[in-house]
Amino acid sequence: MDCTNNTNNTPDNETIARFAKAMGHPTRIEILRFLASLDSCYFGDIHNELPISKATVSQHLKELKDAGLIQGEIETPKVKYCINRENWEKAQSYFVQFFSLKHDKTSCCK
Amino acid sequence: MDCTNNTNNTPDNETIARFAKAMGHPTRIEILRFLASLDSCYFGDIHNELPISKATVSQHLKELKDAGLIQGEIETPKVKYCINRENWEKAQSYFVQFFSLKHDKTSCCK
DNA sequence: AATATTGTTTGTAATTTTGCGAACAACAAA
DNA sequence: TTTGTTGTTCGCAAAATTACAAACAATATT
Repeated sequence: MDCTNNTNNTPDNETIARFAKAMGHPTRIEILRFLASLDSCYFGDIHNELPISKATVSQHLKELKDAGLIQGEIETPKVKYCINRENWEKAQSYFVQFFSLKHDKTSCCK
Repeated sequence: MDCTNNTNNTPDNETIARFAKAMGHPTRIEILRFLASLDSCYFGDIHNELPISKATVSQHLKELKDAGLIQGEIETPKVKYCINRENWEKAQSYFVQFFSLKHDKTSCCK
């Protein structure tokens, strides 16, 4: 699925929720951190970093790819993964904007 | 559960994933936006904004509360909800820091 | 005491997520 | 052609998520 359906900078709830959901698992956060720290990033490199089966790694990568946060490219016989920079920066701006909603008010509860 | 277990500004994967997971549903994003825009925020006000049953609203509020993003206070016979400012700002800084991991590299994939 | 108001909790059902082993696909090398 | 390497997909099971109606709890009001 494509997460680039918002061209302005006021994403709808579904858009930001989709990014957040993809980030809602420790293993996927770990994968994103790892990819953000590397230039080379084959599937095997990612799998080596994690204590889980390759099937599960592949599944997490698929979810991150579907959410648009990463992309994959076949380099036979390997598969090279990396951050999807364009969507990464979109997600970044969406989260920044979202959290800045609460910036100069006092909490209504004690 | 308490999401304030990280006092420094380098949250572990579980901490950021827990915040992200709580934000991983459109209805919960809507609730957070609504709470961030209001001073008064009783359960009924939130329920009125949403086309879902009160049981489901209550459940989403519980998840947001467990994640630490909101807090509730009983004002008999109502319940007042609001953003948990302290954790909101923690989450904000965690996400900002996380996304800034990728800031001056080119994508490794074409 | 009976009623009404405000939300939470319980019970239930359908769907999704998570994880793994095994099978599979694509290709290179022996 | 067989073998090895790299990952994906399939099939399965367990657990978690989502949503709702109904029951419940706590407190006012009549």
